[in-house]
Order: sequence, then structure tokens, then C-alpha cells
Amino acid sequence: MSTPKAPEGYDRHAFEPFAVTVDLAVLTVREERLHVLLVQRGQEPYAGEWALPGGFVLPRESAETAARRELAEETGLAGAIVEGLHLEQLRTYSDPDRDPRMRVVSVAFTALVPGLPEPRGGGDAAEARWLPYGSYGPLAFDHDRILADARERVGAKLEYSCLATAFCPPEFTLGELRQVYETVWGVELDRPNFRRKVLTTPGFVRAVEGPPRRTGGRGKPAALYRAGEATALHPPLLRPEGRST
Amino acid sequence: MSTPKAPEGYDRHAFEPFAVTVDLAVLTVREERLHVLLVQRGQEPYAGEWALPGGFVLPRESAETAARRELAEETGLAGAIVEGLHLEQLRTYSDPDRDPRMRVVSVAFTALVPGLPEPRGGGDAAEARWLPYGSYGPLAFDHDRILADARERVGAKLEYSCLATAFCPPEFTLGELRQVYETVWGVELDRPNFRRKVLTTPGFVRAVEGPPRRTGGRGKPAALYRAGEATALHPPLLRPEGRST
DNA sequence: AGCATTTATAGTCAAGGTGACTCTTAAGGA
DNA sequence: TCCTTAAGAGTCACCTTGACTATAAATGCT
Repeated sequence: MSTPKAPEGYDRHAFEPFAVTVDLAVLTVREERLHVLLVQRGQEPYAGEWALPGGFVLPRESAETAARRELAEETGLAGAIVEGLHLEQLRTYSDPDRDPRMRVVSVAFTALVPGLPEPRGGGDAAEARWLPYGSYGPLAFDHDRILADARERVGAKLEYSCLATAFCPPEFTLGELRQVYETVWGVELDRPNFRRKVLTTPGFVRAVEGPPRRTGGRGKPAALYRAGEATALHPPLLRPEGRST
Repeated sequence: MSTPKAPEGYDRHAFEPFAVTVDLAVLTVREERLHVLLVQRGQEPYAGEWALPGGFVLPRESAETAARRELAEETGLAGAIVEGLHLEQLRTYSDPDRDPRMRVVSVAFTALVPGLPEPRGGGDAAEARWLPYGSYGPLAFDHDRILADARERVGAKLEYSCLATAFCPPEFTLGELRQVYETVWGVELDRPNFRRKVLTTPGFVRAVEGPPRRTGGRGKPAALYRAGEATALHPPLLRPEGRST
């Protein structure tokens, strides 16, 4: 229970205090690859190395609030973007030795964003950038593990939720939506079957009215869709085999 | 990121320290009802009211370690039981006002246990008891919400994992396993169909050799099974309709 | 003892979802 | 113009699932 009662033999204020932070695994799909939002650390330890954006939870903030604030501060993403972000708690990392200096418990979040608002460094971060998943050396702290957990979680949620639309702009083609699945799962999906599955799932997507069509790419222009009101995917859209990548 | 850098204008040690606790939602199936392990609080606030077992994370502990220790302390469950427990992080609750006295961030865990080791109070808890889910007044703090989240999560995990065996003793009948699903989901399942699904899923259960059979109840004796090595359920075992209860 | 009840277990059958394919249409590029 | 690329329509067989029937083996009642 949450009783602030110190264990036998200890005075509560004699404890080394815990610091509570948030870490954000912000993912996007870009050029057919999964990208991660990373910041370059400005100070020791791990100065100059890549890390997940994040920072301290303030005394009057919830972890969710802190996550949004830190994301805006460190990446310069517009407030409106950060407000509307699909933010989800991943898990909490509490290994006593995860920070070499002091006891830090960190609540990790996952965010999925469409397109490519180019970030800029700010606040605590010397620089902020989108980097392809895995294209960097080891990250600071236990952030490699956090990121791996985030990817795993997102991959699983694509199966039984309509979350994939969070990776897409407000209007998107079924090809773009399929790209999300293929990129996160690291597999190729059959176009007609994917189309059938998405369109026969009630509320997954809604067709945009006067058939505008996307231009620009090769091939036949595709119809545009918006995210539907459904959030769950029943029955699920299972990834083909043992997970790849 | 986890950088212990205080925000502008603050010295790190000027912060009101955070307390970090763990809360445990320990669930079992008993007499065809979902039961929850609750403790009666010994002190203010909420003295005398029911709450989830849990307590402080010590300076050199991870949240997982603290969860097991607190569970053993407050419920008197045998160390061996607590060791082997299926313990899973649920999420972290960080609302600044969730504890009336000070800033407490709590990492919640879910545990699924078989049968009925009767608990006894201990440590911080005046009493510890199994109570049917929902059969109590409002719990202390935000524990009602934590418990609701736990139930929701467990219900969802039954669909796509082999977790249901964690509710069963080492050897169990398919009827007992089916009871788990029916109790958690609050629905009735078709016996032959459930049997087929479980038996055709590779690694879900293994038949116990020399056909011993369970006696005691009414009806034809059932064959015994053990949990198999599989952890995921592909394809999933979906609950019938919109979730009940 | 005999019968109803309860539960386990073995099947059957049809509907629906899925994977593997084929074919046509409509764009851009060489 | 022809080739390439991708969208979108449609087919077919297989597998899973839900609904249901039937039989076996125990208990409890009368």
C-alpha cells in the first residue's frame, strides 16, 4: 500500500530521497524505416551521447504531465502537436543502479507520431534528432532496453488495436497504413488481404468523401481515409510468424 | 532522459523528495468468483479501511524486489510461494494528490495465484484477507482504480497469452482452467469448444501421464494437465462479446 | 436399485476469416 | 510507347470457430 511509513529502524527523512523522472520513446515511420526521437546529452554522465528525451517530474506534476512538458521543452515540437499526442505509459524502470549518481526511478512513455516535424534541441538537450531505429551506438543509461520494450509493445498493440493510424497524418492511404505495419513488424504484407481486413473491420478507417486521391508517388492514385472511431481490433490482425527484427 | 538536473532556478536538494512505493493487485479464483488479496490498514490515513498490500521501495531495491518483500511481510504467505509468483508490472500512478500527506509515486503490480493460501496480517497490515472482487466498500487511496486496471489487464492477457494456468494449481483439469476464463471474463464458455482450443494450441497444456483423474466433484472424472511451455496464444482465444461485468 | 443431474469427452457441420493468387486500372519514368 | 509500380477487385481452398448432438462416468435423490 502507499502508506508512507518508514520500515523498522529508519526515520522517514533519513532516506536518501528518490528522484522520479520520465523517459519518452517517441516513434515514427519515415522513409519506410522506424525512427526514434533522440536527444544528445549536454552533461555528464554520458555527455554527448544519445538518449531518450525526458527529465524530472516536478513536485506538482503527474508523470503524464511531465512527459508532455519535457517533450515540448527538449524537442521544440509545437505545443499543439504535443497536446494531441498519443502518449501511453510503457513501464517503470527502477533498478537501483540504473543511474550511476543517485537513485532515480523513471516512468517510461511511448508516443506514436505521424510525419516528420523536425525537432530542435532545447532545455536540457544539446540537440534533438530523428534517427533510424538501431542506427546509433549504445544509448545512455538503460535507454536501449526501454526502446526495445517500446518497440515490442507497439508491435504487439498493432495486432489488436487501431493504433496504427496514430503513425499516419489525418488523411492517409491504405498503402501508408500498410507501411506502418510492415515497418514496425519488419515483414511484407499482402496488399489485397490487408486492404480487405482493414475495410471490413467496422470503424477502423472512414473513407474521405469526394474521392480525392493522393498524387505524387508512382502507381495508381489511392483513395484517402481517416482514422475511424474504433480503438480495438476484433478479431486482431496477427503478424505472420515468429516476430522478426 | 534520466538526468538528475534540477529545472532552472531550483537546487536539487530543495525539492520535496518523492516517496516511491509498490502496490500489489493479487488475484485468485475461488468458489467461482474472482478474489482479491486485501489488507486492513493499521494507521492513518484510511486507518481500518481495506487497501492493496504494498509499501516502500527501499534504497537498494528495485520495485520488483520490493513488491515480493512487501507481499511476504504483509500477508505471511510462504517465501516459496512469493518467490515463484507470476508478478507483472501494471503501471505507475503518479497523481500529485493521490496521497493526502506527501508526494508518493506508486508502481503497481499484478500477481496471479492459484488456490487459497489463507493469508495473515503482518508488518504494516492489521489483517489480510481474500475478498471477492467488488464485495468491499471503496478502498484506500486510488486502489479501486488500480484494481480495476488490473482486472482489465488480466482479462485482456487471458486472450492472447497462456497466463490462465497461473491461476491453477500445478495439476489441473480443463474444467478448472475454463473456470478461470469464465470467472475473469464473466461469461460462460462452451465446454467442447474450449477443450478443443486448448488442446490444439501447442504447448498450452501437457497431459499428465498415467491417467490419474480428479475425484471429489460431481460428474465424470477429468484428466489432469500441467501448464505447458508456451507463453503466447496464437491465434488468441477471444472473449465472446463486448466485455461484461 | 434406479433415475436424474452433472461434468468430461468425442464428434459434426456450417459460417466466417485468412493466406495465396490472379487480373485490371491508372499513374510516372525511360 | 512501353515498362514499372501500386491500387483495387475478385477467387478459392483451408482453417478456426461457434453451435450443437451424443456418449461416458461419476454423484445424489427417491
